[in-house]
Amino acid sequence: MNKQKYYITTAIAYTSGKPHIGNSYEIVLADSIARFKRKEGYEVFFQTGTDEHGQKIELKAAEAGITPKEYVDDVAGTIKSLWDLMDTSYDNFIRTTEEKHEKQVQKIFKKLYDQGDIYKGSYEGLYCTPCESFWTESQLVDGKCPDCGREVKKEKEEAYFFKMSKYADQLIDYINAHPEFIQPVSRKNEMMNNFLLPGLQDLCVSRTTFKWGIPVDFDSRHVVYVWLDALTNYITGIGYESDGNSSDQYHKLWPADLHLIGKDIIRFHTIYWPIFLMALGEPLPKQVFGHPWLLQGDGKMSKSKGNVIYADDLVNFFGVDAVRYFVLHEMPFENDGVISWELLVERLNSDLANTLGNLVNRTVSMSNKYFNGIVNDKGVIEEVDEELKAVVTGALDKVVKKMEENRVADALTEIFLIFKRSNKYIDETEPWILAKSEEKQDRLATVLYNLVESIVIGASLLESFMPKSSEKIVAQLGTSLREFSELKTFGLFKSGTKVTSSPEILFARLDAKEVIEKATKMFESRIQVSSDTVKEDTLENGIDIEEKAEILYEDFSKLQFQVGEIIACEEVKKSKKLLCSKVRVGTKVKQIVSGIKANYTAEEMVGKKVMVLMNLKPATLAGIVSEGMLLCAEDADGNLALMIPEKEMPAGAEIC
RNA sequence: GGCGAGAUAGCUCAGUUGGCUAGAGCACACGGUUCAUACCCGUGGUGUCGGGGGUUCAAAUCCCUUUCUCGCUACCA
Repeated sequence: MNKQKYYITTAIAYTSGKPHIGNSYEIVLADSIARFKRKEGYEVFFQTGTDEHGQKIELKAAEAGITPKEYVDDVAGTIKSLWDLMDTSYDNFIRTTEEKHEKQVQKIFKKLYDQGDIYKGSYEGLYCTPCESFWTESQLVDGKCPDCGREVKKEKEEAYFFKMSKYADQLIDYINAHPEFIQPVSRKNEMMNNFLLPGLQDLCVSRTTFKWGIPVDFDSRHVVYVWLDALTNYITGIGYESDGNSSDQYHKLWPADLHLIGKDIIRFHTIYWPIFLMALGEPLPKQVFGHPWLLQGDGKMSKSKGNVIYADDLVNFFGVDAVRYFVLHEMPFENDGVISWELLVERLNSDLANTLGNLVNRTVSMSNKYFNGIVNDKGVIEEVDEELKAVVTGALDKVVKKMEENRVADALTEIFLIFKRSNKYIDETEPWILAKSEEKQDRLATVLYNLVESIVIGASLLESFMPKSSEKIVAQLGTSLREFSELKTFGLFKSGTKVTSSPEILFARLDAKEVIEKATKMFESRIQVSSDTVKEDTLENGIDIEEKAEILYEDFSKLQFQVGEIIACEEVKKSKKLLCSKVRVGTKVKQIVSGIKANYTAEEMVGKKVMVLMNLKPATLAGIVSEGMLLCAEDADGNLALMIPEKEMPAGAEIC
């Protein structure tokens, strides 16, 4: 019988640094789904990997004094070992620096170029230097940049573009015809309303500003820019050949059944990726699931604070399966989940130690105590047994149903109902009382048999989520994990089997206070380490921006900067980000609109002396005329800080 | 500003096409039990189902309105 295939992928991880726990969640989720599908009888292919090109990597490698290749080899190794530590069962770990991938990306690029889907930007030649953007004729407003309203120049920096608009209607039809394509569904509307319906802009697919990428083979000054390189891993990793000679594996696996990604890159996977595939004449993936994030409850993770949690830290504290359980259980379906040391300890103690671990332990202990560890079904059935059996044998269908919707957290809850019901069953049957009377020995044996059988079925269901622990549980019971086909029949445990005589604690209870103290110490030691390694620290905290072309002094001297005093400021009603200020410069007063509402209130603006660009052509923002620009510094998170003179200066003083 | 999602027990959330006294888990309290990892089992909520209005025999569930939160997006000169 031919097994049905199931091709699942995660996003490939960017090799700019070690991923924190929020980024390690995805691989565990994907692994659970992959393992579950295997147990359901699918022939699963599970691919993950690393995205290794780009300017950021080029810069980091230069800082570290090594080649980009050396840099990504190191980080890719770290990522792979983290994935292995998390016990994930991927079938292929693709790296975008692999020769096979690079070659194929070049061929794909050429093919799309040859068929006219990719064109050279300078061909249109409309570049807005301040906006660093290329535009097509149709995008221009009155022949000028639609963003800033300034003149666009011909023949600036050249770049290759992909004609997205050509396939937009086709994609809209596909998305409407396949409601399951974008998950969760709420994301579908965002994509439609924000991008597809207003009209797609062409996508820049090459760069000349850095070298660390896949060269465009027919135009060596260009490297392929991120998405065409990264997204295609899903097909190059399984043997796609753009010339039509794709491997058997490719023909078998493609289209993918599930792309599991973070919600931040949904746009690229549900718009650009399908359009690339349409252009290549390949079928589209069946489903793209954008999962929410796992966030740290007490403030943002930050390397300078030293409180970044990595998967291996958690594994050291709690063990692999406890961490897997936590991230899978705590992750709701649509909203972001929260991770904290308290919550971790709570889940571990309550679910894993109390409910599951203790159940196995007490069952094994009683078997040893009353029957020297031999488990026998003596067939003395009572009415109370029925409900237990119903819960246990009915679990598979319920779990399968949850998994069909990718509701992993709910699936786990269903499985744990088996263990909870088993604990209740012990109370109902009171084995310690049965043990006291000679004539109840067979009933006692049956009760313990029922418990063991329930645990084996529960552990078998749990295998996809907590593989190691499931193995440990059934090992203690002297048996092995079962196939799904054997989970609806109660009583397959072989009578006469002996359970372990020395049960090991599966999950030890932890004290939240102690854990937090230990974690705090760990973080403190990291801060010291990071101040020692100044280089690393600078790398993390410094910001590099794309370098602009060199200018002449005469270019600079065209700009008129002066100190301005803000004499009045109010919010722009129609906008979320804009403040409108009246700025006195010398004897003149200018009205300037700025996007700084997130960082400054209108009240606190008044009285500040700031740096003003005076001779910028006035523009209308949200219906209000702005006659200049307030200068700010901006960090990586988009926080702004006004530029203020370091000594007291009169309004109107020139900045030069 | 545009589009969308949400507001239910102290906390995290379920509530299918409107239908019996609105549920689960955690936490807390009390009771039971002792096989077990001080564990397990049971019991315990007068919750304005964000506010207001409407449709209906009946609304957490449908409609209108209002407040707040969040997501995507635009404006960030």
